[in-house]
Amino acid sequence: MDFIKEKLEQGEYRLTRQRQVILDVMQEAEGEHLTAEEVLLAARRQSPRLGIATVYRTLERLASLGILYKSRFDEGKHRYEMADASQHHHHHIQCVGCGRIFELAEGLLDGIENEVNQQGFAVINHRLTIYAMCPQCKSE
Amino acid sequence: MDFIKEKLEQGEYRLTRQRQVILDVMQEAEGEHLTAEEVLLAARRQSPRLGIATVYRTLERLASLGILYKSRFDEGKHRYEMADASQHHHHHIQCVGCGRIFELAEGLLDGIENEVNQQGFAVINHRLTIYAMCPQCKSE
DNA sequence: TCAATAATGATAATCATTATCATTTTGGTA
DNA sequence: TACCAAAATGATAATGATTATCATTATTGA
Ligand SMILES: [Mn+2]
Ligand SMILES: [Mn+2]
Ligand SMILES: [Zn+2]
Ligand SMILES: [Zn+2]
Repeated sequence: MDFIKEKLEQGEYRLTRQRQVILDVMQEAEGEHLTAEEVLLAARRQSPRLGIATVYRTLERLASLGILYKSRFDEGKHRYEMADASQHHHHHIQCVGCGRIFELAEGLLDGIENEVNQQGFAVINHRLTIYAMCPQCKSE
Repeated sequence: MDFIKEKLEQGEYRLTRQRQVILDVMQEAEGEHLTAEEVLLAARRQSPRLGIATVYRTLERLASLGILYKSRFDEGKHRYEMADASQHHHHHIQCVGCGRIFELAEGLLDGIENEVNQQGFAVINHRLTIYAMCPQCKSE
């Protein structure tokens, strides 16, 4: 939590009330992947005058600082979650039955990454989403 | 080429002039990944009155028949290419330098897929994009 | 305290895609 | 061959997420 404040202060980035509220929302949404609209809804309980533009600006900024992790599934919008300090990037399984999103451990793609580097590329990042039926949906 | 006509005819799907032109464009764009707008531009050389709505409808239809393969990179729009009959799905490397898109062999993810199935899921599909510097951009 | 700068929020603009609907084309049928 | 119903087309409006604009407000440091 405090590494966040550090990052914020390093980056000449003021921790305003609005930003604090948005951060709180994100931290309380453990395990969820929220859209900007969903963040707005939740944040307005603390800060009713909050505008959607500020939410977009803040989420974008926090993501570029590595504090949030931004993903997009097969919808027209982005989703955000707290970035665990340890994992550079991680991947998801989206259930095609119930739509729920599950986490996938990091490092699964190291082999592939190596192979691609061998071919002369320099891998910088990658994004993987697996579409599956989750155990529960499977058994129905 | 002819498996396309089969599929089209099976699916009570008329091969109109517009659709033929769009297919031609896609087949001539070997190795490219085109947006709807780009398809429209090219197709209008053969069929100047072609409308964008028809392009969207046709691309969508052909993709759902498995004739085209639809992807989205870190842009706000989709890109289409002919689906090679053999490969169910394939993956891409996008160069963060020049933006070019390279193909990645299929089957790389079979290991991961098995692992996820082991955990009780039933994997249906997956999407992977690797971001890297391509050999040329790397050497500059 | 004051001026410079940053942040906010309302709202307009953007842009890809989808929906609507009147018109045209097609394929079968009498 | 003439006609009808269904399918397809194209112009255009609508949608929805995101970004840009800009006047107002808040914060900072001298
Ligand atoms: Mn996640
Ligand atoms: Mn491809
Ligand atoms: Zn499920
Ligand atoms: Zn390159």
